[in-house]
Amino acid sequence: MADTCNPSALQESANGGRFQGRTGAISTPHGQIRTPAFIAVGTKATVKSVLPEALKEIGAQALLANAYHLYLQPGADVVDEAGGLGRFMNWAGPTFTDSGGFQVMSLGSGFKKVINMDAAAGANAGADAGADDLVAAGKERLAHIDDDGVWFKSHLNGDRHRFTPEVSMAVQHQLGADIVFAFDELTTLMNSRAYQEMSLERTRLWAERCVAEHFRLTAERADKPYQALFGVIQGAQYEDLRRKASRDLGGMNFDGYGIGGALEKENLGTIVRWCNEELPEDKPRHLLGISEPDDIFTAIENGADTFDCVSPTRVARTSAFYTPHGRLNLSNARFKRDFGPLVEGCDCYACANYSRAYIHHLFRAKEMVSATLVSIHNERFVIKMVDDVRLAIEGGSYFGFKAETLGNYYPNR
RNA sequence: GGCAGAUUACCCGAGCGGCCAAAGGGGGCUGACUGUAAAUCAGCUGGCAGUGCCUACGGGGGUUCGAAUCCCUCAUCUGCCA
Repeated sequence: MADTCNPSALQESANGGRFQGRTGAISTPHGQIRTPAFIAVGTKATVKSVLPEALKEIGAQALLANAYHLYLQPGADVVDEAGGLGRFMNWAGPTFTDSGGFQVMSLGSGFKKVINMDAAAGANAGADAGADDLVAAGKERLAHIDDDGVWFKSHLNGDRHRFTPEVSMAVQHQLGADIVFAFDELTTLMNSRAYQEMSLERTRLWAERCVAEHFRLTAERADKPYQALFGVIQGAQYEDLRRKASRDLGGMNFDGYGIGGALEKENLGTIVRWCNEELPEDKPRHLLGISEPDDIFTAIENGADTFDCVSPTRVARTSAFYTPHGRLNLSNARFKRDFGPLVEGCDCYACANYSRAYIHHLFRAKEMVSATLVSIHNERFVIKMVDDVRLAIEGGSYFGFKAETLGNYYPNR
């Protein structure tokens, strides 16, 4: 990935607007999150292959799970009965849940790889972009969206389910995370401008319904800890749409905001800035789904407070590990006799106790602990980087720290 | 001792006169993964080299314009009968 990046991207984010990086804290019933912060993803109430104790040890401040997945399995009522997400999964700190909006897109257009994007965009002026690709690939759509909500087919067993803003709120109240997200529609780069406008209006109306239902449920479940509701800003790559969405939702009674959408790397910073220039300054902003080092800096200096991403654990499971000098693939033959730690000087459990050669062997032997050790390391790497950014902002050394960190990480840019 | 059947690239395994440097797995090598249908997916995998050459289907020898494929022989293994 590093070698395909446009070198000008870094320049642009630095010069694209005034520095909006900030530090702060988000208070929740389960503790405070010092921002900027990276939120580890544990979709199904577990950060894949990593125990909560290990997450705590590496400085994870909060975890983000997914309403759709937990609704299907084991069922939001089960989590509710267990005492809420945190208690269920043995995580005492703050928690987030995503609304299931992302799954509308991922299950609906089967987007794994957007194959044949041009053809889809051309042949399909908007309404259902992606469907043709699915048919061509012989795949079934698992989600169908309408103005009121979404019909899902469970990816687990094919059962039909209905998600609406109200259902998502009900599910997320049962899950009981400290911060929950409004139910939104995430469009893709294949959608036409006309579709983006239509979708954005749908997401706006859904946001209103989410707020209303959230307040109703909050009153109804007054014995439960307070849950904060974040609205999600869409609008794809269009400045007017992003600004409009931010103003619209900014005027609603949300506790914070998520910035969503399938963002292109090149304009990520610009888009985040558009949104944050319109959003209320005193409320937290969460950028959904990013964790590459350059993206982290870009997001923070354009005003994002928190982010989450599956990447650190996902790539760990297939043997990629982060180093200050870029991402490496530990299953490469050259690590077979490399008895040093993943990263010299790293304070994580994996680096303190194991060698590259050993973990390389675990991957070759398909031993499960390989994923655990590298996931711990990768999570620690990203968490620490964001923590260091926070310290740099507070210490007034942000730009120097950024230049050094990214210069090391992307030496070929 | 007799009869029958095997022997294919790193491994397993298809092919049974030309379209075979040889299907398909595994393994190996490399790459991709950004609100997790992901412990997943993709490419490459005899050697040199510009549609060519060399080395390869247990060893050796034949038949044929041409053989991994047919014949002879040797070796090893597997059944069955003594």
